[in-house]
Amino acid sequence: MKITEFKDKLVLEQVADFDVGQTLECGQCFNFEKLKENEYVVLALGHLLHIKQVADTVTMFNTTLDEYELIWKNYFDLDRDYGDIKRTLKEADELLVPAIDAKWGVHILNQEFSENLMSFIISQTKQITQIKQIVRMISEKFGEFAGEIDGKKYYLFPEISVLKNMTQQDFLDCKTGFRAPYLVNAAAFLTPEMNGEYFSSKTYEEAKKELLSIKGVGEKVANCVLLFSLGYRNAFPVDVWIKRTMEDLYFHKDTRVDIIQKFGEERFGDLGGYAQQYLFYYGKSK
DNA sequence: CTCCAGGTCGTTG
DNA sequence: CAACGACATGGA
Repeated sequence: MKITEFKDKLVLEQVADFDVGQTLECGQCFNFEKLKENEYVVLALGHLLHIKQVADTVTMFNTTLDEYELIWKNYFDLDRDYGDIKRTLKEADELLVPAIDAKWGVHILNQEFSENLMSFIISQTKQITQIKQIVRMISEKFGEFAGEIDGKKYYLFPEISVLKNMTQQDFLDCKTGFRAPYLVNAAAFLTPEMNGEYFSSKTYEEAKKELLSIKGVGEKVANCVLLFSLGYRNAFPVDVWIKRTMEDLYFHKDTRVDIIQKFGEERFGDLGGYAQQYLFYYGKSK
């Protein structure tokens, strides 16, 4: 990969195994907006990014090499060899080949913990378009202004200190419905020093146990957070789509989610999170 | 109009 | 334990 810094943008050439659209649209994050084909506005980690991809060239507007090194390289997980991950998974399990080939450009993002936790509590029995609407509304009403692109204003997801001051009614006003008390619980659980580092010394089991102590966070949400913001790439969240897709591919009958989860963890091991995301996105797109 | 959405909780067999 | 309904809202 070759990186060139211009006055107002950063250009990454020969980017392998990465597609901005697939990575953002695969259902792991919600605070972004599509402008055109493979061109997006992304709000993450306290920053706003205008990003565009054509073939294997990625352009990041209004950013610098410093900000890239500090924020976006890690956020988009661009230092990791996805070619190697995909090869290993495909060799281990030929049933994954169609999913990986179809969703070849997905990267697992490294998101901010508090936003990711709140977003996936919101996600329960909601369609992705609705989750995005709710996250957007919370950001516009309670988050900080992040910048303007093409005359449109964008807002960050609220910081922990703001979330902790939000009432159940505040969350209800943002159409979160029966999840509102869960969100209040989760905000109360958060502390300002709870970033990724807070969990980095913990094992997967320890971190999961702590997340499950929040009323409103179950196995599925906990595993999403462990995977998408805490770096536990062995986490294997099982939702309705993974259930359907894996019943179809592996079980050929109605199967309980806890059995599917255990199966996924044992079959894919440290690469479980990647396998899950290829299968989820592939199964949902069919 | 009916069905269902990246679930979780409390209750009931 | 395992199964089941309630929960709030709105897209398809």
